[in-house]
Amino acid sequence: MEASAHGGPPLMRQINSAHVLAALRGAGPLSLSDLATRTGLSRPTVGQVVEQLHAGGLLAWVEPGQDGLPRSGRPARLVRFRAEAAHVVGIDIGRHKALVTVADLTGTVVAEHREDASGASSSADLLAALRTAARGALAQAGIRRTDVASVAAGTPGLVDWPRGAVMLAPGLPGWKIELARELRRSFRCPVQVENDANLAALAERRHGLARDARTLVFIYWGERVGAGVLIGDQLHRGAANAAGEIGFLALEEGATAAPDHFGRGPFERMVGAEAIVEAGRDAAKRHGGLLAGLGPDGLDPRGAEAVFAAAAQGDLAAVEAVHTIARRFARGLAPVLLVLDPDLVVIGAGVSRAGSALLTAIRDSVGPLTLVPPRLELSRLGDDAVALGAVELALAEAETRLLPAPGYPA
Amino acid sequence: MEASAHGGPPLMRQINSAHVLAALRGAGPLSLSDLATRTGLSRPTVGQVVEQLHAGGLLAWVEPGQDGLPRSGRPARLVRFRAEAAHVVGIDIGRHKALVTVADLTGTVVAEHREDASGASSSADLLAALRTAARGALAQAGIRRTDVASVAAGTPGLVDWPRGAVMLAPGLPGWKIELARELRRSFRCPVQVENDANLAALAERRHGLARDARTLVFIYWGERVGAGVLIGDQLHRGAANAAGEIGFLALEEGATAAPDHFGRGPFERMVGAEAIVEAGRDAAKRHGGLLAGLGPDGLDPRGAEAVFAAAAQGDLAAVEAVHTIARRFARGLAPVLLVLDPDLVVIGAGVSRAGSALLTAIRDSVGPLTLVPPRLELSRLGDDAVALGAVELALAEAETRLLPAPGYPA
DNA sequence: GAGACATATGAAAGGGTATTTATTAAATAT
DNA sequence: ATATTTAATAAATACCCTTTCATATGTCTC
Repeated sequence: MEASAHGGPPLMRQINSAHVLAALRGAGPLSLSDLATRTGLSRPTVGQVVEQLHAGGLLAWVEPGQDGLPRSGRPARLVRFRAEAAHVVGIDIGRHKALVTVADLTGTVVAEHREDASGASSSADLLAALRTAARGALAQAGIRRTDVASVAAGTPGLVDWPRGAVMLAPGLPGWKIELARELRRSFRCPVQVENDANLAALAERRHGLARDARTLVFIYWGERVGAGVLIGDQLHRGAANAAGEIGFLALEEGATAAPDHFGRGPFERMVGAEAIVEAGRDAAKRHGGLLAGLGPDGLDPRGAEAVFAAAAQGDLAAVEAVHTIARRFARGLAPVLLVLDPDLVVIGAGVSRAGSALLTAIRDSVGPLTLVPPRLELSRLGDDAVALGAVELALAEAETRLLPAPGYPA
Repeated sequence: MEASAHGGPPLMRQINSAHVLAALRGAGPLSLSDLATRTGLSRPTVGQVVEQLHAGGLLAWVEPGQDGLPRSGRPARLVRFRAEAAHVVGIDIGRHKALVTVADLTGTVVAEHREDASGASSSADLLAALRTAARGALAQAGIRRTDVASVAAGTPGLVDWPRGAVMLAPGLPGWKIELARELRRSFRCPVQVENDANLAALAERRHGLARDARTLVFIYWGERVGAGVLIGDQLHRGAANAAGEIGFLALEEGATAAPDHFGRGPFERMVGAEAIVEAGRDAAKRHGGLLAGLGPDGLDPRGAEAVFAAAAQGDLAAVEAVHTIARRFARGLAPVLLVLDPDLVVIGAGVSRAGSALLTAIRDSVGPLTLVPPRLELSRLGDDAVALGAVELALAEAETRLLPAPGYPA
C-alpha cells in the first residue's frame, strides 16, 4: 500500500491547498478574490481551502486597515500566511565557527547566533560550541527546542545524505561523526546534514542573483574549494554525494586526486587561499610593492584578502598574482562549464570579497576555454550563505509535512 | 489563464488514467482486479478508467485464452495496451548515413531503414537520403506519414532545442539548417531535434544497462567526442544546449577550446578515432608488429578498430597505443566524474566495439584522478543508440498528448 | 443624507470522481 | 449437483469543484 500520487478527491484539495499557500506566501496579505484569480480556482473553493488552512493554523485573518488605495465596493477580508506557525533551524558548522539561524516559515531570519570556535581542537569542542549557539539563537527567537519543525546543517566534507553522517572531512580532525544523530538528540524533528557548498547554492537561488537560473553552480572558494550544483529546484548530489568536489581536480599531467597532509585536493592547492597568498608573495619577490611584507603566516585567509586589496590599489605584484590565480582557476572552471553549461556561476565564501578585478580576470581566462561565455558573479551573501541554505533545506522538508494529508477522515 | 495543475475532479481522473496506463504498459495483459491492486485504485474506478481509455482507442480487450494457470473462479476479462494505436518516428542523421526507425507506443521497433549517405556532399543530399529512408521505413511499417504521432531526430553538433535548428555542426559542411522545419514539411506532427549524444543517453536508460541509474553520462566516442547527461528522467541540456560538449575540453596548459579546420575540439583531437590510429602508428614505429602497415588512411574509423583488434591479440604496439589513449581519455573523464558523480558512465559509438581491454585501461587510469571509482561500461546498443533514443524522446512527447485532457465538457 | 454602484460574501444547485458495500454472474472443485 | 472462489455490476455515500443567484457592505454621486 504505497502512499502514491493517486487518490480520491481529497488529493485534489491538497493540491489546491498547496497552490493557495504558495500564492499567499509569495505576496503579502490577499483577499479571497485575489487568491481566486491568482490560483485560477473559484471563489467558493478558495473560501473552503482558506477555512481549512486557517483551522490548521497556517493562515490568519488580518484587519483591512487603510494600508492601500481606497477601492470602491465592499472591503475584502484579508488573509495572510502565518509564517510564525512554525520555525526551522539552519546550521553552519565549520572549522572555526558554529552559526545557528532560526527562521520562520517564509524563510525570514528571526534570530542568529554565531559562536567562535577557533580554539576547538576536537569534535566534542565543536559540538559544544554548536550547542551554545543553538541555545542562544533559540532564546533570542523566543522559542523552545520542541517548537522547531525541521533542522538542517551544513558542514565541509563528504556527507552521506540522507543518513547525515560525515564520511570524509579533511581539515577537521576527528569530524568524521554521525552529525545527524548528534543533532537528533537535541531536536525532536527531522534533521538533515548536507555539504556546505550545496547549501550555499540553495541560498543563492533564494536570496541571491540566481532566482531565474535553471542550472546554477555555486563555487565555494576559500581555504577549501568545492561546488554545489543546482538543477531546476533540485540539488544534484550524485551517486555517492560526491558531485561538485572540484577541489580534487588533477589538471596537471601526471597529477592525482590524492589529498595532501591537510586533506586538500590538487585544485585546492593550486587556487585555495594559501595558494593566493603564495602567489602574492612570489610576485612580490620579483616586483616588490605592497605585498613585500607578506609574512609566512599566510594560512590566515585574511592574507588572501590583502592580496586582493593591494591589487585593487594597482599594486603590480598583486595584480600579477591575481591574474595567475585567475588563470589557474579558469582551467578548473572550464570543465564545469563544458559539462553542465550552467545559466549562472556564483563564486562564494572567502574569495567572494575579492572584488571585480578577479572576476574580470577569470572571465578573460575562461573565455577561450569554453564554447559559450558563462554568466559569472560574486556572491553577495557573505558568511551567511551556508546557514541560509540550510534554512532553505529545512524549509523544504517542513513544507512537505505541513499540508493536511489527503484521505477520508472516516 | 495558465493551464496549471489545479482543477477539479477531472484532473483526478487524468492522474488515475495515467497510472492505469503505466501499469498496463509495463506488464502484459491484465485483469481489472490486477490493475486495481497494482494501481491502488478501487475496482469500480479502474472499470471506469478502462472504459474511458478503451473508448479513446488506447486499450483493447483480449480473449482470455488458456495462456496461463487455470485459476478457479469467474475468469477475468483481460485488457491490454494498444501499442499500435499510434506510431512514432526516431531519426539518426549523421555524416555518413540516415537511419529512420518506426516504433509503436511501447517503443517496440516495427520498422527500420538505413540509407547510406557516404557520397553526400551537401545538406540537400543528406536530406534527400533522409527522405528516402523515411519513405522506406514507413512503407515497411505499413503506415502513412499522417499516422505518425511524433518525430524526433538526432544530429551531431549544437542544437537549439526546442526550436530544432542546428546551430553548429562542425564536420558536416552546410549542415547549419533548420532541420526541424524541414522535417515539419514532411510530418504533420510535433517534431523535435536533439544532439545525438543526448539521445543515446536516453536509449541507454531504456534499453541498456542504465535502467536504475539516477545520473547517467553517455559518452559518444568516435570521430567526434561528446557526452549526454541524464539526471533523473530528464535530459540535462544546459543554458545554451551546450552541456556535455567535452570534446572541447582543453586540458593541456596553454591550450584553448578553439576548433581546428575540421571543427574538432582539443579533446577530440587527443582521443578521437584519428588520434587512436595515430597512436597506433606511432607505437608501431617503435615496436613494429601488426600495426606496422597502418597507412595514412587513418581517417577511416575502422582504422581505430584495427588498433583495438591488434591489442586484443596481444600486439605490443597496439597495447601501448590503447594505454596511451586510455590515459588521455581518463584525464577528460575525471572532471566529468568529479562534477557529476554519476551512477554510471556508458561509452558508445565507434569505440564501444573496442572491447574490455580499453575499459580496464581507462579504469586504471581514471581511478587515481577521482574520489570514488565510477561504474564504467561499454554500450551494447551499437549503431542504433541514437535512433532508439530519438524514439524515446518522441514517445515522451506523444504520451503527454495521448491522455484525455481534463476539463468539464460543458 | 439618500440612492446608485461596485465589490465581497454566502448559500444552493449541479456535475464529476472515488470509495464502500451488497448483489449477481460465471467459472472450478468436491 | 452443490459449494467455493473470483469477477462484474449496481447502489449508496462522501468529497470536491464550479456556476448561479441572492445578500451584505463599503464608496461615490447628486
